Amino acid sequence: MAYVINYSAGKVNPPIKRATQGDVAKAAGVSTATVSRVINQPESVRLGIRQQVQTAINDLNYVADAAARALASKRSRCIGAVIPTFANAIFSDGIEAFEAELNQASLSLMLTTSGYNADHELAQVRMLIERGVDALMLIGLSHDPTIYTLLQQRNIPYVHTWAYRSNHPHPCVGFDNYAAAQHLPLHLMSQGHQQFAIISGIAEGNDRVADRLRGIQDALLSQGIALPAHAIIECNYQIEAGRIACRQLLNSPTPPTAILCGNDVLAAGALLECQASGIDVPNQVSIAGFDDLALSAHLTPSLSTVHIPFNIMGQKAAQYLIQRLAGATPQPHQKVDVQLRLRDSTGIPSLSS
Amino acid sequence: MAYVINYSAGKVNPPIKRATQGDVAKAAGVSTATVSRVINQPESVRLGIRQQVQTAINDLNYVADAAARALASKRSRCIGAVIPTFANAIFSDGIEAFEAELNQASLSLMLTTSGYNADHELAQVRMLIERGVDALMLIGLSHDPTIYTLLQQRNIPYVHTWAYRSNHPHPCVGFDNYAAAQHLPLHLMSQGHQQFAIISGIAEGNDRVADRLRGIQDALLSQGIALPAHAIIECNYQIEAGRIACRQLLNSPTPPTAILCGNDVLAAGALLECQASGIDVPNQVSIAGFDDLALSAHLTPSLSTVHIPFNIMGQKAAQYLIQRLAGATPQPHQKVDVQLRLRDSTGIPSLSS
DNA sequence: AGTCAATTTGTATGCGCTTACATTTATAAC
DNA sequence: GTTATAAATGTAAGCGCATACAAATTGACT
Repeated sequence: MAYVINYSAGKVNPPIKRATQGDVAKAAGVSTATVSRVINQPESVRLGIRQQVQTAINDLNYVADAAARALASKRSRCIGAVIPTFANAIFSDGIEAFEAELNQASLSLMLTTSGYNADHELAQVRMLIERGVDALMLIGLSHDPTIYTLLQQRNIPYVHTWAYRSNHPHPCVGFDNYAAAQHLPLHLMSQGHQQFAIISGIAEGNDRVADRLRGIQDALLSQGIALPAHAIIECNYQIEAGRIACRQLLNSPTPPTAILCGNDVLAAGALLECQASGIDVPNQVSIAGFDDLALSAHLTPSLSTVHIPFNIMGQKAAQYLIQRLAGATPQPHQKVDVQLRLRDSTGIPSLSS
Repeated sequence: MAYVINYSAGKVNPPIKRATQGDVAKAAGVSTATVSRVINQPESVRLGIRQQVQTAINDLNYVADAAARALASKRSRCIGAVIPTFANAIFSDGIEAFEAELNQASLSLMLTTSGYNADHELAQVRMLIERGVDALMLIGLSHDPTIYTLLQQRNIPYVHTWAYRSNHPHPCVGFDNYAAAQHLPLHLMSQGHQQFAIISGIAEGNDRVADRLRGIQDALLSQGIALPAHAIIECNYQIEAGRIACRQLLNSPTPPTAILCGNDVLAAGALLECQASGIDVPNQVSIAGFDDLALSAHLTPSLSTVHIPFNIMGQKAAQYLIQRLAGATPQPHQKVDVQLRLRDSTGIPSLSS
């Protein structure tokens, strides 16, 4: 029995020896220090020489070795980020803007996920720090304290986003989940709604969800409405979960005239459940979301929700880190403003109840 | 006018001097080479010594410097990936699985986006290569040839995914877009449909879209159905675009009894448009998607589509690269199987036409 | 032309690690 | 107990760059 061994494995293309800084220096007739300078601080090199070096760089197709640069300069030019998940497109816009802004500053993004798990997040942060990231971005405000110890020991700038609190002990660039979550309940009460229910994400260990939930509850309380426990359902950010929760709420002895959801995915689930079971939205029940995902405007009826400028937020978060790396001291607490988007899934309560 | 200068900017936490390999060596009474070995090939160090070193590592809280490791070993342990976009959750599952698998092998992911633009993609690949990634993942099969030159010059392993062709000149781990796209047209023809229309992504410069489109067309042709140009609409992967396209198709003099979409986002748009304008799906028109996004099963009616095991695909793509880096020569063409998911958005054609 | 300061360039060290090679120590065979 | 062989450890040379410092060049002004 004969095996065909591919002796060329991994050696198909004889590794071409890359030009080094020294090669460029020789070709341009200067020292390596000068080559380094035309790369890192071109203005400090006289024009003529600078051009010679540039020509040599182009001729030799020289590309600086990132590892060597990092070792010598103690800067990796990589920024780390840990998001809960790639799913749901919840983080898409924000991260895309964040990455784009980093690219502008020729910084690269190292992205990992925590799966909404604090231990896993800590592990990922550890990994990113070991990788030598120059700065770190974290979603939300509540994290394992060890993370801050690690970060501060090494003097690594970091920022929280997707949330904002003016008095938070750590820098954050985002929106006030608590306040933002109040817009829709307040609006709906002004429309005459009195029977509410909430479909929330799982608040345990998730400050954004918790803040939104508190925001809604406090808004209701401000008008004297206290929700019983059975009118609040917590579940994962999944359409399916939203459907199930909605069904359960509508089957209760005193069904709500308005369901406030902590997220558009849940609201979409609720809406689709109503659709599937022939319940008229908003005439039988109003449904409100949060996040304003791309889908939300196109559901039937279109979803009333709170629009978050995720792209601006991502951009600002990146800018914050970039400025910190440049030695500046930007405002450590930056708020982006959300916007109430009233659409067709909410209306005045029906009289029949 | 006085300015309050924050002299402590960036110096709040006096950068603690990290323990180096030498420190560990000294503490454990061994040479740095041995420390390096217990980190990189523990089995080659006798148990007693290994434990001493481990203790020293823990005591000193030692963490190896990634840049120095990369410089000395010529391995960054970073893998690069360029995806078209973060939006739409189209790439979420696949990337999440890809990243998870890399993590298993203590490799980090460096993720960037191309915005569906070939030039931008090339630029991103350049950046990733300069960053020193050990391997690269690219979406789809058609890319700027320069990319391959760069990759092969430096002998960097790479893999394509989200697509598969048995005879493709480059390694690919994915599914056959052409074949997969034929399932639904064939099914619908077997149900008696004869009037078709297509809502496709923009095929120009996108092999996956082009393959799906050809697949659908060829499937129809196999039963003698040739679609006129006006029955094929190309647009961006956006719900809004799907809605507009759907409206246009249904308003044509000879409206289709079935609309085949190149993607679930477009199909969702089409479905929602029908919903919004009171058109009965599937009785007046059948709508078919592709991708089986999380949303699709929950639309009303639920969307008939083609399920792609994105997680398995992402995992396999990562495994391919991991094996290549380990010096192995894995199968360069790996196919994952798709699955037809017949749901409620398709049915037999109405007789009224 | 001569002096001094400002600017530009070169020299040479070392960032913290891996690894080829030399040396030592353990293991096996006799 | 030798000797031959294998396994474990140490030695020391860089990896390719940035940068402190020294040296050389330039320019302004007498």
